[in-house]
Amino acid sequence: MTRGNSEARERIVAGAADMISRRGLSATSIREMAKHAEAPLGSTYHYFPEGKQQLATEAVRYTGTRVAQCLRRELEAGPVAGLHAFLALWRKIVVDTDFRAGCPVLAVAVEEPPTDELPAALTAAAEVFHEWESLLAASLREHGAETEQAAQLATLVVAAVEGTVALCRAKRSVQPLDRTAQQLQMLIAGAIEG
Amino acid sequence: MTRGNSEARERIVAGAADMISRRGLSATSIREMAKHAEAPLGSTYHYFPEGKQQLATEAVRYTGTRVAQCLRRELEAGPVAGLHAFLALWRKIVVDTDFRAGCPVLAVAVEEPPTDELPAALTAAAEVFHEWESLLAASLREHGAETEQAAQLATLVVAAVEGTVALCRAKRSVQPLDRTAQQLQMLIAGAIEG
DNA sequence: AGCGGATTATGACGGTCGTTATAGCCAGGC
DNA sequence: GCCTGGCTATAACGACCGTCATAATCCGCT
Repeated sequence: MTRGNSEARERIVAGAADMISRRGLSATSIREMAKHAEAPLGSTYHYFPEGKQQLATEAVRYTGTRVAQCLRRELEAGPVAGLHAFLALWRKIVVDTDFRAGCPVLAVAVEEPPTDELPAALTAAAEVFHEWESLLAASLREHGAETEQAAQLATLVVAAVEGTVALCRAKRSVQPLDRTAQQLQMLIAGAIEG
Repeated sequence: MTRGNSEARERIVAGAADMISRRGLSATSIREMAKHAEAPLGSTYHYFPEGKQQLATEAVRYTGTRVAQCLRRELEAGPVAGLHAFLALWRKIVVDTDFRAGCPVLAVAVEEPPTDELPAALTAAAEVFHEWESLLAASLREHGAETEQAAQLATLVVAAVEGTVALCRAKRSVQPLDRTAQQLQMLIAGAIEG
């Protein structure tokens, strides 16, 4: 893996994640990413010699890691607290951007792969989703949920929140997130007692 | 609203919905849509004089209506049957296309609107999501669910299924849909008795 | 001071984009 | 016959795309 160590590099990745979460992958050009990070175009190909594909992959992983860190931290107080943090995280993004931004991982996941082979960014998206689910499932098991039940609930939470963010963007309202939050909260609470 | 009545017109709309569900809106060009529908490029601007925006809007509404019809039909046998049909519908699309296609409504919903005004296609997406939720919620109420509970569950179902389809595409597996299906099924079944 | 590798500046390559204009086709009604 | 109006063919417009090559610049080290 080609890795420079400038701090401009991380600025580019973070900016790319932000732009992808707003416009989608193919609607975001490398020139715009560079400009958004106040970096010259040549720098992007210096830090990311494999081009747009590499940049997208790292943007997905960047977001994945940051969300996972937040999740890991908050899950120490239990699954309900973790769920609340997960919901609050996306709620803040949606509200702060006036319903313009969503999740870059989802954005990458919904673009068709070329016929021959699957792009690295898509694989990275799958790994990020898996990581988030694993964190939730582990916490659920630790609090008394059965293994299969924990896995199903974790998948439901990640999928529901991702989908709800998209609903909020379309409707330009946070009502879907509030409704989903209520239902998921009751579900999780019920799963760690019975 | 400008409306011709050729049958080639509908072919273009259906093809556009399919392509958008695979690649996303901005990655799908009008030239490709025309070619995919075996129609000349000039025809698209003849039938859809407002250009890509109009074509996207009609593609969203086309999918929305077709799914709503299926949902309405199956919901006559109750919310559980409706949920099953909804899940089966998306499962078939994902599997039949080898995880290449998803939901065009979601695809449109996750693209940033321009700063000044919001595009018609995004508004159409919001209306489609609302219609699907309304159908589910009405059926739940008819089978004994409280009004607020029905609305929350309907939102959760639509959001969870949309999100799960994206998860399936990333992971190239239907396991997420199977897990989500199990959880939603139990939830719905429980909500129409107690 | 001077060297060397990391970073940037600049410009170009072929290609595709959305959109428009214009001229041609070809059915059906007078 | 001919004309009208829906449809198509063809070409072009300026703009942007991902990517690459090359030369200039910077900066820490000896």
